[in-house]
Amino acid sequence: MKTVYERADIVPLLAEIFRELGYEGTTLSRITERTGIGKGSLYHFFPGGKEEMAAAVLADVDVWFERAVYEPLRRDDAAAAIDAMWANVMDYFRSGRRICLVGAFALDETRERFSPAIRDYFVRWIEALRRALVRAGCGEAAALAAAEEAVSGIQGALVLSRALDDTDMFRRTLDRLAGRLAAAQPGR
Amino acid sequence: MKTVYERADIVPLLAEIFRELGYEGTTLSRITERTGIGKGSLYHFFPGGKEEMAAAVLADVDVWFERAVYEPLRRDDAAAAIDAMWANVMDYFRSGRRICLVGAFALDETRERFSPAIRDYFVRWIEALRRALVRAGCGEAAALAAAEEAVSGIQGALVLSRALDDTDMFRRTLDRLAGRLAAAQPGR
DNA sequence: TCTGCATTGTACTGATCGGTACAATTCGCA
DNA sequence: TGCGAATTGTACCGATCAGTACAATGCAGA
Repeated sequence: MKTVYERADIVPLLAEIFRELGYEGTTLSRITERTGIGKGSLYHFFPGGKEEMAAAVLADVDVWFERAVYEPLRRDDAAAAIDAMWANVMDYFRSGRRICLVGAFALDETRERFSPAIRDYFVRWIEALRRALVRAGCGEAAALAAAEEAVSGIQGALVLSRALDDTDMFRRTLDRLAGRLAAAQPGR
Repeated sequence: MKTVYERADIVPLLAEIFRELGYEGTTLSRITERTGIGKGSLYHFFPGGKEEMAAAVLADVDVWFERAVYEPLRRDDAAAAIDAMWANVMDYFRSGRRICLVGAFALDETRERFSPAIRDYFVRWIEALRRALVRAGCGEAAALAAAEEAVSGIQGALVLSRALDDTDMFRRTLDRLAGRLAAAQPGR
């Protein structure tokens, strides 16, 4: 028996494993164990090994956020895009049961391997949100502060809701953050 | 030549290593490499190996927060203790250059090993802060929300300031969080 | 100074790590 | 159907992993 994969099918599987085990905790044998994909396939699609796998996952995450969050924030009606952002974030992180891989990589020495990608992810999120807030009538300084607060607040909610194993606290915190962002937009 | 250590001297060294490398990324050889402490000593003081070392570090962290933060929040004048908390947190996390080990452990599967300690750390922090806010005249529901927001916000600031490699953003965020907490206390 | 115990350096174990090599298999296309 | 390229399973590599064993060393109290 021989199962045939495509690279695009493997990346999301790798993403979940890196999320749960972290970069150092993810080993090739545990990947095989959880997915059934052998070393032959893994090194065929990712000749650079574990580092290339993690890079591919980060790129995939980036594509998703670009399409589902950053782009709409830049393009669509500001208030609507911001509402959609909160809904998407809530779904994407599964009410706090799923963590942010980029945030997790930022915490330990894994950051050194991927620091441009990690930085970019957050810079672009904050910048897209900031500009949406400005378009919604928010002042420049207030918009930056509100955007930073929202993005930072999401990361904190992920850490805390996981530590407390409490998805309600994730929802509560996101609701509060959404309220603050709404309050920063004049006339909402 | 033979250097003699005490257990109490080793724990803080281990703490920094676990912080930087994470639980899985911390290996005995890297501990020896960074501290000069050999396996003989490590297994003499921590017969349970790496897991016992990490547990000892978590216990040490807990003691520090209990003494420097939770206790004063429960005992001292509420407003003064809260001010002291912000100053202590800023110092302890070195303006965002040092991460929260407990928060980092909460993110990946390491949580499963230490979940009671991780949960306790945050539960007690939030509860001590909540009660201080109530003593300061804050309503029950508002006090809980404000306490959660502060503790969660600190974790988010650690993630984001590290991702952006920006200590100023840590300071800015903590200032904003402190301001929100002050606003939650009537007559400040 | 001597003795007994705490502490440490070193050498070792079996398991697992990331990574390589390559033959066998399967697939797309003619 | 048959051929060449893409894909995969398996055996293997040296390095490193956590952990063990134990003799050598240093120290505190007699």
